[in-house]
Amino acid sequence: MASLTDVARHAQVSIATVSRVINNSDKVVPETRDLVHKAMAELGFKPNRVARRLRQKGGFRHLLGLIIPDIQNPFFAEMARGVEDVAYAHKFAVMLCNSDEDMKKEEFYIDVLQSESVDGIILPPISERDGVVLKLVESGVPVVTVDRSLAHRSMDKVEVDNRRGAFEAVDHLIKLGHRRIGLIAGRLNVSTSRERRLGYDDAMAAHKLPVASEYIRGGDFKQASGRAMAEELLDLPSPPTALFVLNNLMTVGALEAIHRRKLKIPGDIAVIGFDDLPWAEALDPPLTVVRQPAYEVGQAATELLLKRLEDPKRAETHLKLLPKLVIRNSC
Amino acid sequence: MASLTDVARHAQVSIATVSRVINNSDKVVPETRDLVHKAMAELGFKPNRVARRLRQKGGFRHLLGLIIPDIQNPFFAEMARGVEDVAYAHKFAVMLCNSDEDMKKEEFYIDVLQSESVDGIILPPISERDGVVLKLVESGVPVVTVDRSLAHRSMDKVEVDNRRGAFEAVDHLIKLGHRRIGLIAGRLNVSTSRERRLGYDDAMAAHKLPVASEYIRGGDFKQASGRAMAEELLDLPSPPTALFVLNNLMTVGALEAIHRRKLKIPGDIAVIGFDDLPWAEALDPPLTVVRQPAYEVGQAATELLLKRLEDPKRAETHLKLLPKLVIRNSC
DNA sequence: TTGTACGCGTTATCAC
DNA sequence: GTGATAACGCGTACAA
Repeated sequence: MASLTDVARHAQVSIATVSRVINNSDKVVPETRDLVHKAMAELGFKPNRVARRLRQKGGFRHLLGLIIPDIQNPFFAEMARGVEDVAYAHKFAVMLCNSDEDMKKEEFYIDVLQSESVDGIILPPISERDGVVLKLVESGVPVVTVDRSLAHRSMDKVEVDNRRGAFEAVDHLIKLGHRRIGLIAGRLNVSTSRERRLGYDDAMAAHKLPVASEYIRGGDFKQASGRAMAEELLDLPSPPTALFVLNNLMTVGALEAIHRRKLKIPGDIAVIGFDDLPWAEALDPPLTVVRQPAYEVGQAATELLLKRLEDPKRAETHLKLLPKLVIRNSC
Repeated sequence: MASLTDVARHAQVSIATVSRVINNSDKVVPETRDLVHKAMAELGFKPNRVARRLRQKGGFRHLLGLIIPDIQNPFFAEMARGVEDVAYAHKFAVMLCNSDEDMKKEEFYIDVLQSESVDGIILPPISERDGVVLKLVESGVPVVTVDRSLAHRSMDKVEVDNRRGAFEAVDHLIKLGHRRIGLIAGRLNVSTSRERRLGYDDAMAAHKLPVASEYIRGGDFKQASGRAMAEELLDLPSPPTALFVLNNLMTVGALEAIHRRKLKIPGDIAVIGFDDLPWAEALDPPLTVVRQPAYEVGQAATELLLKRLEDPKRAETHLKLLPKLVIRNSC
């Protein structure tokens, strides 16, 4: 791999000049400039990003970090695409890591990203009071939280109006005549889960309906727990007539439980899931969902981060995107 | 951020000693060792991976590159998890990139990974004669191809026995009595697509059935094309009684087309898809698929790459994992 | 066992 | 406009 020195020698100029050409400094006369370009082409020179990051003080390192809990979750996958596309458009690379909802892994990757001197990090904290993330923010690294947010700490963030999304879903179910509405929630120490839960309560209260705790179950955002919780609910002496499931993977699990019992949707049990799915239309019946603009969340977060890098002093931005109730045939 | 020098000063030793402690060289007496550890803890020292990679010639940089066509494709997402888990277990970080089946993007990311001096790269080439990947391999960077492979170039690779998987699926359909079997293929310049197509031909030949080209359509691995191709096939004067779709996303598209026409599965049309889906059980009817061991592919590839780093001279390994026909109720 | 000094490929700060 | 040269943080041959 040819280095700056090689190019300089080959072009009969100093390494400083070559460096200037790379960073298109204007302080270089067109002729030498072309000379250097020619040399670079002939040697197949590629600037070494590692050496560059090591030396560079100001300026961009053109590297972003993204830590998501689960790459296999379509919501996060879509969000990651949003991040990646914006980053790519600005010639930034992104290091994508999987925390697996595990603080140890999250800490490992945060360490890695910091010591890779990324320009900034985008992540959904594992919990509302995620100490690892808090420490990261305090350390001065530009951070944008996405989807979930941190309690008691203000920073750039992009969220979805979870409370409203949940309200609309439950409101819709109630208007359809449902009174016993099962709720399969996620971990309550995560902001999204807590807010969606509030939306459920709001809707029940708006219709002066009591919230029965036996209809509320807490899962862990994964498929297996959705299935288990759905089974618990369906086993109740007076089972719910509708299910509202607070994320996509758990919805899939709930669907499995329902099919296994040969229950008809929506006849025997109505279902609304939080998060849209690329294959929601391919389900029978097509699934009614609260659609989150996942791609846009990723895009917005990246744009926010890029702006923050551009101007570290700029005011904090809190974005709250709107979810949308997409009514199909499962309720 | 504290550096080696800071730690050395704080612990009253030389930077060489600190470096030895970090790399747990045995040539350091326990007392100084503890001294250094204490200093590191007090200063919150984290070794700088960038400087480390720049300096290190032999040895590992503990960074792998992974380029996949589409992170939103569950197959690649699962594979990525396999890669990530093995890497994490060995304390390697992974730079995950999306090529989007686009050679320009692939080239950009290969450049990035190379100039990040990753230890090695795992990727499915965009086509069988992917010049960018070929050049990468020639340059000496350890590469393992996964899923798809490169023509005319031998290297470490992990594949799935696509031909056999396709054979079993079509054989199954034929034994069920189907004669007009529609095939929705992917790009034919991709090894997997070509091999699956061969498996189709094999099965037809084994049963002395003619292959009618009107039943064969070429898509691009994406949902929209699966839907479009399915519609073309269903519009035929004598439409197929069964559909074999050569990847997951296209299968979803085909399902949409079928539902839109209110056709019954498997009564009106039987369906088998290549690639399992996490929600195949949640479909109605549950989808029969050729399941690829995606996670294991990722694992195996990473282990192969790690071994290659360990011993650059070792013989090339070609792994071919077995797919499995998972019969559910769509045929 | 420990310390000194050099170099990895680049950017930045000087001179000229 | 261009060229030396000193960093950046670390690993390591070599000296002590």
